[in-house]
Amino acid sequence: MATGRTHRPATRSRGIPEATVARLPLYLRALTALSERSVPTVSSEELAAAAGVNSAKLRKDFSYLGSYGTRGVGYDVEYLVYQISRELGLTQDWPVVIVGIGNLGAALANYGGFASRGFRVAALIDADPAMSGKPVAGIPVQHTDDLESIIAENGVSIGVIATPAGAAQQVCDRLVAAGVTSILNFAPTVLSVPDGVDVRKVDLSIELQILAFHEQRKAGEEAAGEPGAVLQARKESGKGPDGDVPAVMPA
Amino acid sequence: MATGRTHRPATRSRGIPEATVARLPLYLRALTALSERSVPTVSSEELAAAAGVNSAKLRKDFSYLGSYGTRGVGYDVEYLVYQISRELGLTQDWPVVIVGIGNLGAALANYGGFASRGFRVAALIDADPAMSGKPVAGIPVQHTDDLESIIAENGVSIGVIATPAGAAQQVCDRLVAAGVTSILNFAPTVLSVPDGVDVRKVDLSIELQILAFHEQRKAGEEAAGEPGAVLQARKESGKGPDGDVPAVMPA
DNA sequence: GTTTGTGAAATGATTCACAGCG
DNA sequence: CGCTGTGAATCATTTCACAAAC
Repeated sequence: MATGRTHRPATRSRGIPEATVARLPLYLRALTALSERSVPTVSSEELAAAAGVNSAKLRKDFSYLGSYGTRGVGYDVEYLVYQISRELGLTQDWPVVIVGIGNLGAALANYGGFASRGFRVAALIDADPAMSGKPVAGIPVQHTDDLESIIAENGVSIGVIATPAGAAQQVCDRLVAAGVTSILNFAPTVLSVPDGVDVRKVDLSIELQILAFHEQRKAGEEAAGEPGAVLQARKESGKGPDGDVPAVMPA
Repeated sequence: MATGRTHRPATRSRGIPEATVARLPLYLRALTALSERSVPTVSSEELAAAAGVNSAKLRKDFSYLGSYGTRGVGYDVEYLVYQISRELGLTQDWPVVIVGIGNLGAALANYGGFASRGFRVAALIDADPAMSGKPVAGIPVQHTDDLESIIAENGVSIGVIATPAGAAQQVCDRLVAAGVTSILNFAPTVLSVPDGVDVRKVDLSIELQILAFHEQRKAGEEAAGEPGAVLQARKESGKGPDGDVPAVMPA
């Protein structure tokens, strides 16, 4: 270990903080909704409320992209939609494969939001021969044997793993070997990947466990806690919900 | 806004950092695997590798829980499993309701990892009368009309929302009014909740968009980038994958 | 008057590096 | 010795607060 020391003065073209990147999709969603209602401009305050963050954070986030607002007025909705889309790379569309067409994989394939912005389900892959050819969400399932050629033929660089935990690492290795460089992992396992491959994970039981932790604390405080008041009022946060941070990782 | 100022000297019993809380489930999973293989002890180095973090971080994380290791030896696997489970509130079991039994809701209901540790699907709720009574994952779906009584009768404090975006806020409001104080939201919307309620969100399209951002950067660097070398080697990180941070928020 | 854009301060998280314990 | 536990240093993110732009 300790390969890359504190070095790396390079590769810093226009470093947008990871935390900011993770919020851009949120802004984009709020802006898209405004756009559909033909709202021409928004203030940082309004948009922040719609996205569930605070306005100072939003302005700072946008400042990394450039100066796209007008003082005294706000931001042009359409223009911002375009700028953020471009920044996120959504002006092109990304072919995606889903591997593991069980309950979850099928649900993902059917998920509308997939196609909505910049993503296209290029193929569904499953190891069960009985599934082969069966259409799910209108797309015929293909067999794992053909994984490499499917990736190659469709120019896929993003893969979604929805297999059981036991198969995930193996599938991941094959995806990476075939040229996939971004993986969204729904299997409850830690994937190891070579440098240059990004992995993000979505894990139901982890989320529930984090909620349970807080839930337990609430129960504890209710009983013990400060003698006097308190009952709600946890942490600050001006109003709406807030925060959120990424989980990427260059591996 | 600006209600809770910088005040709040109280309520700080034993503040475990949020980032640490988010990693405890990861450690727990790795430890459980070791436990099943009857491994008696692990070093921070080994466990860190299994959990995909670095060992300094892991030791620091554990230091917030107490001194559960033995210098020169490592950590007792069983003991740590117990301590972390207790810390996360998994020694009791949490009844959970899932609202919205479409493709995704059904997939969640069928998800094994649910029951595995501390969670129990107490009820499935859907607005479609045609679904009522139909069993999913062996549990009969109940109608939204009965939401309040279902929550009350089962003492549910954790709710999972898997409805379409349009229905999510309304469902959320009813859950909260009925006594739910932790929500896991799969609908692509920002939920607003009163103080004291935690919301975590899982959003497929946000994750994909973040991946697309990085994917685009890779493509860009390949073409432009530094004149000389570079091709892989992004960011540092000693070896394995790393990082990850939470998204809770007391609201 | 309003609202952006941003330095500077404050807070939080990670990493270093090593003393101290078994 | 080996490995934990932890202060101190570094790095990242958020928040403040206000000058500049409209």
